[in-house]
Amino acid sequence: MGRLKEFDEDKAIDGAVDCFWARGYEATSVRDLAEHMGIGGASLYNAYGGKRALFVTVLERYANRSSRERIARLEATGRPRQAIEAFLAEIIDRSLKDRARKGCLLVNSALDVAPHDAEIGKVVAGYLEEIRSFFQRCIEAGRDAGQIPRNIDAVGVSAHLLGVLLGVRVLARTRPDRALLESVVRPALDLLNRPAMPGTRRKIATD
Amino acid sequence: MGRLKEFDEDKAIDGAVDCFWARGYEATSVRDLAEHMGIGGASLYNAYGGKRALFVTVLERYANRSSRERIARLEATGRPRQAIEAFLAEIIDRSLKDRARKGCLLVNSALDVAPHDAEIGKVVAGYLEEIRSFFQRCIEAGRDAGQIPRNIDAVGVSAHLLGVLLGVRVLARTRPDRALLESVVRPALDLLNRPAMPGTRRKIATD
DNA sequence: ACATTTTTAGAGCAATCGATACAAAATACC
DNA sequence: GGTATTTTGTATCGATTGCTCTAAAAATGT
Repeated sequence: MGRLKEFDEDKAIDGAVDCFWARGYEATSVRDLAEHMGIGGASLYNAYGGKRALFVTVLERYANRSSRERIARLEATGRPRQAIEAFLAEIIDRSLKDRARKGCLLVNSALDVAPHDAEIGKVVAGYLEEIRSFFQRCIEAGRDAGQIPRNIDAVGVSAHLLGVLLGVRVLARTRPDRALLESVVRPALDLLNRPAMPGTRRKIATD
Repeated sequence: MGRLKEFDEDKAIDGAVDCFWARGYEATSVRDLAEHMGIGGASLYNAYGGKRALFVTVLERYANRSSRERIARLEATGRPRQAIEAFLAEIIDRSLKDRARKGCLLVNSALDVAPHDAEIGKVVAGYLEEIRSFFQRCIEAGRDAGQIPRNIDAVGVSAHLLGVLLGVRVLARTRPDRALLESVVRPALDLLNRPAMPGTRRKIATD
């Protein structure tokens, strides 16, 4: 029943992602959105409800296409420790290739809109938690595979890795320098290669 | 000479800090600013030039009152490793007490306005570099004092600490949970308490 | 007292904001 | 073909944006 949609919904949402990603939520106008989505303002409100509702849709599209895709792809390799390393390496590469300085839409949203909008805040927190639990699964699998020391705390270190990841994405916005970003990450990766016994005096093997 | 200013310049700038801090650059209107500064719109433009120029002034005030104050205070204690620990602990405490979820103005600006404004980007990058170099000085001083293992790379680990710090501030915006934030920080602090390279003969610090 | 300089309040500028009203156009079902 | 339903383009709503203009008010210098 009714007239058919004339625009490509996938391309429209991708256009909306580009808009919000490049300019941020507040700075993006409905007219900007409509233009980059290839539709009129009326169609935008008819199909997506409005700016805020569209933003939630955009967040999910972004999460599916970036972090969830990466998690699924790396986890499927069956090499847990290398998956963590590759995840962080890809983020650094993405940040350095990002000439427009758009950063990560989830991180941008976590600071820009999440604190002022409880619902969006929960959505963003959920996506970040997915990344942390990916790290946790990798650590646990790596322990079982003998790749990662048994005595490291999977929950705690996964939070550490998430924090380091977020730090990289923030720092890259003002200082996209490979040496700097790799320095941020390196100690976290070293942690996975050698035992950590905080507060315990331990002997070091001599060579 | 002409007519004297009738408003308190310090209170006015503090009001502007509160505005930009709570709402972000774009979402803060000149009328909001003027109201919270206790002045009229004309006085704002007369005294500070406009919204953007005022924001640069606000950034400097914020940096002086928060990170620079903290760096000076902790560095003056003469206990480098504890200074690093206290810095991160204070950030966690601040993040948890921050009911309004304002976060850190410098971090917010690094994502919100810095990528779209080269001058402000350099200003923000400079303030972040001040924090990193504080960490570096602490590490070097701690090494000399025997508090911190000699074989850790002061420049690299200072970047790691800055990254962890930024990660904490981002994560706290959507998930202000003490256990989570302390997990982010803990491995970085452990790094300062024990050797980083397996197979290297060295002493364990026991302070 | 007078001229000069600066600050102040208030009105108002063009532009843009998110959102909506309305009717023409396009489809499906009968 | 007729009717119902949805999408579309256009025009526009009131509100708000950053900013400026004007003129009165308040200070100093002579």
